[in-house]
Amino acid sequence: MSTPSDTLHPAPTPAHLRERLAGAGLRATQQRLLILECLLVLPGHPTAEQVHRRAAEQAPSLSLGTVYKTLDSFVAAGLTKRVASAEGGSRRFDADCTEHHHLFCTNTQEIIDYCDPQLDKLIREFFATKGLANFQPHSFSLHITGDKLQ
Amino acid sequence: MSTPSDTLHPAPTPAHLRERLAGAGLRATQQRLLILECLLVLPGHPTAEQVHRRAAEQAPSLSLGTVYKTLDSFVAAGLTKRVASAEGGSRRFDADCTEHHHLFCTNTQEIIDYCDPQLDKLIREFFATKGLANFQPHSFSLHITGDKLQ
DNA sequence: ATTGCTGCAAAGTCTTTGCATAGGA
DNA sequence: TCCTATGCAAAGACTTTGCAGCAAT
Repeated sequence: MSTPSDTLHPAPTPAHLRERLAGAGLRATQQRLLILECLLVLPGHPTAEQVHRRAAEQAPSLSLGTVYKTLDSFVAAGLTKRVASAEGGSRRFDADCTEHHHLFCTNTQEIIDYCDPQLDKLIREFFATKGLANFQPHSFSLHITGDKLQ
Repeated sequence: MSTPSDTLHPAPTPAHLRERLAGAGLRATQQRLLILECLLVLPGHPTAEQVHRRAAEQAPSLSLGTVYKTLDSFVAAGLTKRVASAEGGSRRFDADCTEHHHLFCTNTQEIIDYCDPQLDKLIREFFATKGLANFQPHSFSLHITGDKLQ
């Protein structure tokens, strides 16, 4: 299992943040640097509101509208993904754009990342062999619903 | 692949609808019978709005609020599921509560059902062997993103 | 100097709620 | 009859938009 999703992730360096924005072709504004940092640091796939709450600690003038616009531009640039969820509420974002799967905890509503190259291989091979009628698959994401233990 | 999702499904009989509601412990009101029928008949996992639009053809006085309340009670009773989607927009519903997977078409935004017992078996066996740290899985749903051909 | 981003506030979309009335068991 | 579901309309939650001023390249 990848990074645990109930603790803060290690803070990325400013240089790393700039690099990531540049790589996506986005201007490195103060707000974007901060928002990206919050997104990387916050556990459990945060909402725009949660990103704003945390970012506003350092930049109280940052508006929620800007957070929405910024997250949208991150998604458009492929820097961030939106997380699929059957529950209502706000949309949630994921700074990890590598292909991975999600564990949905029925009790806590957490969405936990799950990486497993072996599983990826199994799925890709299954569809390579079997194929899909009239459909060209690009990516696979397994949603595993259940309960976190302990 | 299961029932195609771009054409109407065959209409269920009134008796079948009553039975389904009774099985879920829900009163068989005119509105519920109609809403359930629309849900079963409409392709591609409709929104509350779409269910209302279709149902209102037969019962113009049916309100959108009632459709929302009814769909919520269907979900609570296990008669219907909400569909997970990373796209924004309205929540979408699925009358098929058996375990199955979804194809997400990037172009048309359609969500197409995909059933494959062989795939189910493959996934279940993978996790039976491998296990998940601190997590008890209940169900698996594979999200396949890609493009519908032709 | 340009170009695009930000902040603000207003508007928009989707969903929920409260309550009086109607309808099913 | 009793109790829940419905319809209506208002409120609520979440998100988007327009525009003037500002910051990054």
